[in-house]
Amino acid sequence: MDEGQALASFGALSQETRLQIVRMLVVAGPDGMAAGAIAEKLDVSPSNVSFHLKELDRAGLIGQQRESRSIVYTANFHVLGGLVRFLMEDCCAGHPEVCASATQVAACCAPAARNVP
Amino acid sequence: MDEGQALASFGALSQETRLQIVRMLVVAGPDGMAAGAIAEKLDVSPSNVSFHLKELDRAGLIGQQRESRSIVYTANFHVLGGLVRFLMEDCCAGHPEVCASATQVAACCAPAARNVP
DNA sequence: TCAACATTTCAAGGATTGTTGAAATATGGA
DNA sequence: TCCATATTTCAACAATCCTTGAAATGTTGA
Repeated sequence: MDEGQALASFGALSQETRLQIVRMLVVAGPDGMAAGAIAEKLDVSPSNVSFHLKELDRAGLIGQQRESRSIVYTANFHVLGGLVRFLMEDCCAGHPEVCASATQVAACCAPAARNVP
Repeated sequence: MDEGQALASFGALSQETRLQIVRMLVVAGPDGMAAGAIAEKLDVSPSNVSFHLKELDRAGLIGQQRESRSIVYTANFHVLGGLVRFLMEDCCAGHPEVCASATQVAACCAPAARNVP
């Protein structure tokens, strides 16, 4: 991820509704959620949620796919991971102590990274 | 870091000049940089850089300290690390593969996290 | 104290972003 | 085909953010 993409990602995540959408889609996983379901759960108008979904899509943070009448959105884990990486590389430059806590988080959800069976 | 703080951090980092300031300060380390030096290196007017520094300060991403005539700014590694952690916890929810790449980055700059002497 | 330096504050203006509701588009079933 | 559902698009307006340059603040040394 280059600086321009990071900038776009930060901009996309800097709005409350959009951050909530991303968090919901991350929890939803690969199945994703339909635009209407997102709007209902967040109590936001369909047109407003559509506006924010387009914004997140432009930043590459989510993807979309028509499924019958609905349009189902999913989090783009690859880009999300790239953003973590960008932030870590930037804040790690000579500052290992920052990464240490990140490593702890990683260890707790990525068993493959540790020797825990 | 709570959602509100993350929102503020993302907003602060979503502006080119501010992102560049943070990256410079991270590289500068604990010594930090004076406002004037930042302005000169980024070729931005003093008043403009001051505006952005205030914004970054409000988000807690940087700290400041008067040093004689200059005001020296430093990156807040604690908050930066908290942001990485926030992003990781969000995007790790059930998705270990994202954290795996982050772990690699961490390993390369945090020797303590691995068994490399 | 005065002058020079380093930085911030302020007001004004322009640019971008977010919200709203109405109308348009696309899909599936009766 | 017609209707209901799901979503997007559009225009208008409001709100926020960024930039600029001039003036104010704080600091140091002569």
